Amino acid sequence: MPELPEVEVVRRGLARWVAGREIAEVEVLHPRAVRRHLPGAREFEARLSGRVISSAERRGKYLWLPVGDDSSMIAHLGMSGQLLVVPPSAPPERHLRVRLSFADGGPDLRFVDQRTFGHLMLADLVRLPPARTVPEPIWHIAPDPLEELFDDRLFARRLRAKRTEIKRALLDQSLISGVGNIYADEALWRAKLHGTREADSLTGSKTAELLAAVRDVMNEALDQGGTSFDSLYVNVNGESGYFDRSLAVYGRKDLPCSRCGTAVTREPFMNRSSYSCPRCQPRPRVRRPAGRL
DNA sequence: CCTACCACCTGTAAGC
DNA sequence: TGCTTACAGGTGGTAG
Repeated sequence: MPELPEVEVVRRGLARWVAGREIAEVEVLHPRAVRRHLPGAREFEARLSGRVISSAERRGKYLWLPVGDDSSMIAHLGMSGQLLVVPPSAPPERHLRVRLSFADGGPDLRFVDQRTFGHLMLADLVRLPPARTVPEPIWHIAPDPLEELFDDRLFARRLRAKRTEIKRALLDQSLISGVGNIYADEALWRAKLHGTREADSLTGSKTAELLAAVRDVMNEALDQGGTSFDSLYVNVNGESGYFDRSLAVYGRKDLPCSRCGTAVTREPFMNRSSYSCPRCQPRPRVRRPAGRL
């Protein structure tokens, strides 16, 4: 579901509404929500109670709330997860999985997740060079393109070393984080690249153009409060963003490309879809078989 | 080592 | 109306 812009919208809400508050009580209502927290649900509840949330952090699609010492609560929204700030008196949501109440008696923080692909867990922070502290379970996630320390040249080098298609590479969270199916398609359209183009066939300048397109589309989406097609993708107050109105190709099968008017096509991709303009983003010639010089 | 693919879930919409 | 199928914003584990 939510990609970097939607997750960042949630992070901002958490920074505003829960940072600085002391957790009173934690209730895990569905075991799958904390399945990656190996010590178990009861330990998760006990260890968070009484802790003070100091801030709200994000890398790519991962969020975390540092709580005292060197640990933090990690949250990943998966395909349908929501973190909502609601009054304690509000009736339980249909897919409420975890509820955190606060010592100040103010609004709860609730983790609601229809498909249960999302999860929460507690983990220790590790210091990674150069100068970024992230929770240990997500050390393998690459910096995201809106982070200060994202290394454009390193990204270009690693991207062009890959023996795979460009869209697969964009979705590889250990290469560049935060990009999902929507923004991959939108960035490829902006850069006039077909997703099946081999990553190692891109020139340095085309790589830079693609990275700029990723940043542009994400920043524009952020300005609109993110993308939501339905009530599944919302900020902490349950409100949807408006970027779906600005999408050029994603979800626009048979509608005209806003650049050339050609009908957008949809192709199956990994049990999902890829959308592109057949004229602006011509499918590359089939590549020579690998190996053999 | 690297890349490709599927399982993990619930809900909605479309097709018959 | 009801049944079946396709599809939905992600990713960890594992087969090759």
